[in-house]
Amino acid sequence: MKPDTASDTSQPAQVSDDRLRGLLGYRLRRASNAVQADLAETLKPFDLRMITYTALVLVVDNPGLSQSQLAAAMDVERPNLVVIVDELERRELITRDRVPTDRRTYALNATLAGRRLCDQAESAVRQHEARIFGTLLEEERSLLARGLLHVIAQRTGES
Amino acid sequence: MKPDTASDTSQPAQVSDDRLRGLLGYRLRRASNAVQADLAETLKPFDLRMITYTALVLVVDNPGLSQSQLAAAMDVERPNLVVIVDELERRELITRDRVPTDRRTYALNATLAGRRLCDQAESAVRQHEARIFGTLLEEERSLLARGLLHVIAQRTGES
DNA sequence: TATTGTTATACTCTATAACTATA
DNA sequence: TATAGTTATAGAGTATAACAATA
Repeated sequence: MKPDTASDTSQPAQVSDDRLRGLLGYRLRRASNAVQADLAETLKPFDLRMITYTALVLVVDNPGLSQSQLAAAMDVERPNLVVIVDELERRELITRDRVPTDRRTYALNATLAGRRLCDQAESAVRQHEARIFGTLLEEERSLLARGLLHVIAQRTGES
Repeated sequence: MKPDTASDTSQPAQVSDDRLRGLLGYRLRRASNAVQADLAETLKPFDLRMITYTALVLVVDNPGLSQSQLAAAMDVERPNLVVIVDELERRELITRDRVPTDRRTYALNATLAGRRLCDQAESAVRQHEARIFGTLLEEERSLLARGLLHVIAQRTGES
């Protein structure tokens, strides 16, 4: 199909994305991608991905929680959580313990190695956050945090 | 492997994610996910995904740009852009025009239908942005925008 | 019947190597 | 030789259906 105006076959010297830049959602996504990329690098030395780090933190902070509870907290489908828990268990960072009162569920608990790795990773993550957000003034940071919370609240029950 | 403390086999009544909530990056990701989910719903009636909408906007605003330029602007690998351009071309929203001076490259141009769809979608996207960010005060919104820009700048050349 | 964990599967998004045709 | 577009492919991440064991 021919375009409905004269075809422009000369390439622009500079591509303009002004219209997209005007969207706060676009800026939000770019900022989120930037932070996630930096976080991924931060966690790499610990052989953790963002999703395995999140799972490990939640198990450390909530000893005995079930896979269903963990999946709900992470907003991940149960089948997808299985491989994550498999990996953490294989690395002996957490254990799957049978619950005597309900033999369907596993109680997840962090091992000493798991808690240690979690501590080390958290220290690196704090440095990562300081690197990215530390150059903002305290007030700017808290306004950013409030603004983000507001956005999350607009869409209830979103991950 | 046995955990290194007494195993807790009682499930917590409430799962705490306080430690993750304390991270600005975590909040940023949740906010971004929430906005993207809402944007996806917003674009669905136009049969556009976020990535096809982005491509369409850039072609409309930069007539004649090449696929390489578009890929660079979107921070998408060239091979992955092919299917996006294929789809927009098949739907006769854009055209691939041969460039006489360099027969390797295609100049991308929006059709009238493409520009019309882009206009309609933009109107819906503006409403979506108003729905999510409109309840913030003007000053809060601009502080959020500045904070996000700052974050993006910390990681140069990030999508 | 309903729930927990699991398997299998599929679909999207993304990343890389290698090809073709042009320059 | 280098570049634009393409093909094939592989890896994440995510979603659904269906099953076994248990309640």
